[in-house]
Amino acid sequence: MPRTLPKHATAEDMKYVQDTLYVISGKWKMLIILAICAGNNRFKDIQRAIPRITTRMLSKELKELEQNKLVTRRVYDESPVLIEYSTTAYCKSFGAIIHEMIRWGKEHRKIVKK
Amino acid sequence: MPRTLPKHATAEDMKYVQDTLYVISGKWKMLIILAICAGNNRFKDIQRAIPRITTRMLSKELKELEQNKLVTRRVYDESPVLIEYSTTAYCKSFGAIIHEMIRWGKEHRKIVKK
DNA sequence: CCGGATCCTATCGGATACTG
DNA sequence: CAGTATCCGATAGGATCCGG
Repeated sequence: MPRTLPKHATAEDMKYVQDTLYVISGKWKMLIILAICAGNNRFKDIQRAIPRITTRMLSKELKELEQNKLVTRRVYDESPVLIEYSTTAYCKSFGAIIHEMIRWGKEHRKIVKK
Repeated sequence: MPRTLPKHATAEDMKYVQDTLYVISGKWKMLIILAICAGNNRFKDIQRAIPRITTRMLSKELKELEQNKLVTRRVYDESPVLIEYSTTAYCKSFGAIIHEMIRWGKEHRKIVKK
């Protein structure tokens, strides 16, 4: 399973890596995606699911995720107005990366402790 | 290939994701790993391989990568002194993530352009 | 409930100069 | 060659308060 590192990464490849990094980096984006996936679709629910995130950050990050087409925001015109966030089909393409990050983070704990 | 997102990520999982993110984030770390993999083992070589990185940044990031056991620094006591950086076996466990990031970054270009 | 607006601080990272 | 040291601007992100 541990594939080897790419030995001949091109300059293009490096750009792609940076792009990806840019989209997922920051303290919260990945956690927000995970929280929505877990069934938290309302603003308050997401916030409750992620310890210590502030409304400012959640609001900001949700907007960026929307711009990157990873999250959809739907407004249902009831009263009081109901807003629902969901991950896009495209967002599922993150699956492999997230699973890898969980696996790797777990491993890393053991390694660095030594 | 596009695995689905994890539906039941635990709080533990979230911690692991944050840890991984912490290790790889920043503008340069991944590029430095790729550069070393491509056969650039000396400080100057790595710097040449990565456009616009400053000595300050390269120095700082290499130290962190060493602390995280992703890179090894060897000193050969010739004169002038020769220093060689290499990726650890452990670093290869990044393979899957990096490949995924390249793939995903490439895809993302197309999506966002639309 | 769903955020926006302000203010503040810490860290990130660039530029430049200098050292063994 | 392989870095260190300093200075500085930009940005990330926290705290708090406010409004529809």
